[in-house]
Amino acid sequence: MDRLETRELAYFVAVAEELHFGKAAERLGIAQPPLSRAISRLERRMGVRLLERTSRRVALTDAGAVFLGESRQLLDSLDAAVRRAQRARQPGRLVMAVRPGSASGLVADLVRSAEVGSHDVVFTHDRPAALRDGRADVALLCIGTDDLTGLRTAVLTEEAPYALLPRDHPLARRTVVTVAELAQDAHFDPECPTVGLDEIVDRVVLGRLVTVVGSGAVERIPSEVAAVPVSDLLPTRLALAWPGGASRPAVTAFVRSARAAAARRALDAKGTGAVAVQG
Amino acid sequence: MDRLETRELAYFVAVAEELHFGKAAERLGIAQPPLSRAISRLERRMGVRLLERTSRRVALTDAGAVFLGESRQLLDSLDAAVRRAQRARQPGRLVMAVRPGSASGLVADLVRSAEVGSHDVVFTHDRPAALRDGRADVALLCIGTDDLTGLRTAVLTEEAPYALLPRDHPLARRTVVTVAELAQDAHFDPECPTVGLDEIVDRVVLGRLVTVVGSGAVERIPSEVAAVPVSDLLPTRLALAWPGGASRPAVTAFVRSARAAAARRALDAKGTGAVAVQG
DNA sequence: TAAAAATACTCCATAGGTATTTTAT
DNA sequence: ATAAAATACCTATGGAGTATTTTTA
Repeated sequence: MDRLETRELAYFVAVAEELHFGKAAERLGIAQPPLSRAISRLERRMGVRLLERTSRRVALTDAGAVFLGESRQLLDSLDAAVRRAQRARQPGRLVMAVRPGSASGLVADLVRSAEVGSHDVVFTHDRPAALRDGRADVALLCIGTDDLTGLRTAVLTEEAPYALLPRDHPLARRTVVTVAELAQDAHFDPECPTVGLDEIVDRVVLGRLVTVVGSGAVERIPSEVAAVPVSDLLPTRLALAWPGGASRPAVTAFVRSARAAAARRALDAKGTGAVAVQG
Repeated sequence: MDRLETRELAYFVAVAEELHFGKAAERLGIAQPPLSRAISRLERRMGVRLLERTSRRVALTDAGAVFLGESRQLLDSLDAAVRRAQRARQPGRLVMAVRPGSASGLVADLVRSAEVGSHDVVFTHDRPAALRDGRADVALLCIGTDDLTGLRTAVLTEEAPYALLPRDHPLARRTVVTVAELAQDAHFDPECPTVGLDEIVDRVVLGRLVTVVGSGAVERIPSEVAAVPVSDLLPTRLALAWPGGASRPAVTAFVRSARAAAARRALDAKGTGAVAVQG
């Protein structure tokens, strides 16, 4: 079996999405017969039926559904690969993606810890996507909240989990709460939405959201919102993330200096803190 | 810029590895001139110089080094995608990769927790690779030791870190040790080697290795080896991992049942244990 | 000057187009 | 009866081969 070409993947994705050879061909800017042939050749070479088709209906098989997801990801990765190579012309310069409103102590420390001014910072809510599509080289994100697909991570620090509640919520005056108690509230969302902290605060104030954030965010919330420690959740781990695969030396170096900066912070803050040796 | 074809990636990888157009062409089974042309067309379309070449020397540019890593990964992912689609003909049946010698309580629980007998188990040391190359659908591995590139994970449980030392080691009779103390030993390796537990034990007994493992392994080591708690390391997190990208329903279901099984274990063992809501 | 990459040209394999047939509703 | 996929056949783009030139250590 010789190697599949990306063109074949794109053709398959188009058909799988349209579930109609004619429409798919139109979208691809080719005629229908060559598309039919391309798909059947693809199936023959893979040895798997991807689409169940009659003259009236086109449907994905189980194998086809799997291959659709894989193909989409591969095509995206291909674009990202090109963008990263293009950006690598300035080998030492990195782009770091951070969440707007998170430029508190840790981020500032990180940027300063590397050579000052040599790196760029891009602010975005979807930091994992920025890494995947090649817009950024490193990002600061939360293990457990963010989608780590295809990323490597190095844990920098841990944050205790705090529930955010409206001031007048029955649990707002507790010294500690459990997930089970929070789950009583219809607006409880254990996965903190990936929007800005300001928006999260707004939604909590309006009584439309109860969620959990790391201790780092607590000092940035207004008095209308109560932050109560959650007893039965693992601490959130804040990690530096970068795309999987072969890393540029500059990335490796940045990760190293970030770990050092985080360790220094931990010592400054608590005297002694547990530090990950390898993440 | 029209889309790059996998053939072009394969060509580039060959040249980047051989650093010699003639040798690369031979390896690819084509003549040298078409290879030269393919590479320059690739560079033209990407708008980046990947190889610095004179008639005497071929070298990777920074962009080329980045693109080499990306290309290798893409080609591997392509093979994996095909294998997964081929295996998806039996949609409900999953393959789980586990480390030999780890079929203790947790793994047994997991397999039993799903429908009995409906899943396969493959034993391998390099579990992440088994996921990436499509041999397995899910795997049980350690966050911090294993390479999580391209994988999604769900933390099932935590294990306290224990140093493995020869019985006659100066630190062997301590009740607790620190990383700094362990690092005094020339054979200390903070990243536990990815070989079988039996081999690790052998190397420790022979005085050629000092390393750290999770508490789960402690009950499986012989009396020649001392296991001492490490005070300043974060607990190892044992996680279920599966390939990133679109997951099959069977994978999602298995992850859910695995979490439930792990939570049950935690309750059985300690009465109450902290449980991750989302990983 | 010698080894190796780039050019010039030629050829053919195969992607793609047009016309038609088959099939299921 | 009709919409849509498959098949048959033809065309032409561009990938690959051979011969040659250019380049640099």
